[in-house]
Amino acid sequence: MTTRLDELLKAAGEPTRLRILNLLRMGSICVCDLQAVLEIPQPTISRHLAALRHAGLVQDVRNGTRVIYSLTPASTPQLEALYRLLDKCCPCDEVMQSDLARLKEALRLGKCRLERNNSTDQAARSQ
Amino acid sequence: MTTRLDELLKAAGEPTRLRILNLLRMGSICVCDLQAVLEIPQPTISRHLAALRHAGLVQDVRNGTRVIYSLTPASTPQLEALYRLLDKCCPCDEVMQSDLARLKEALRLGKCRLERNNSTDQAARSQ
DNA sequence: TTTGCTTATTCGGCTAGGCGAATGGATGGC
DNA sequence: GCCATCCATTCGCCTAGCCGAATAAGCAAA
Repeated sequence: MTTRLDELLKAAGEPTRLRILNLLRMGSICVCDLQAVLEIPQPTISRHLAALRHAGLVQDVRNGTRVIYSLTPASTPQLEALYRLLDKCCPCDEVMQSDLARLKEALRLGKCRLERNNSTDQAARSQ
Repeated sequence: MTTRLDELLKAAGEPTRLRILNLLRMGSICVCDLQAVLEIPQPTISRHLAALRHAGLVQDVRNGTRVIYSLTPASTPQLEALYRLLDKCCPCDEVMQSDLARLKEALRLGKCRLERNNSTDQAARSQ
């Protein structure tokens, strides 16, 4: 875990990891659901999640056989600023928007489960 | 030049490039002055400036034998958000603060020259 | 044109980081 | 115990990226 700005930006400065962060802005999601939405091999997802965790951007909780990931609460100015950047920039990205669309469709079909996280999501931040 | 978020963050996610961006928040600075303040070899500075320029983060103007670099105006949501992140995070970084101290000392001694840039500096953004 | 100052690029070597495939490990149901 | 599911890690390979040293290129003054 680090709070250094360059490490944070480097961790976030990768396409797949940005897509993961974008999805986690909606709430807590387990690895297999991330895999289903992103349509990317599971080891790749796990590797990127490990990188994000190492940078202090995400945290995980075990729930039975699943591991649920979520954005870490914005406990530092760096994290808070980065989340605000994501709030502003993610809606501009077509790939991320289609990821969100697939996530919502999967939720609608009951194919995956999402737990809202009041401490890190965008809605809590903008009010 | 790109406006993709991951490219922006990757370009900014490097210690030396962050130090350069931090200095350029004060205004336009030429390469040799950056070199003097950062105490880093000139080819290294030029390489990182090229990376920042390729990412659309800085622009350059030739003035005689010198090339003056500055932050590009915040013309996109991505750039604007990144500049706000720097506004918030740079003051928390000890290395960047000591860079600023060395810059101010060099300015005081007349060892380098800085041209304020109203369109990209922090003062213009926070008012 | 020659000289000096400033900046950019190239080259070689090294490290970091990405991926696919396979494996290992943990958990829960039967 | 046995099996199925979910997740993490390792291995090998390849590419990208950083650096130091050297060189090239642009510009101005003499």
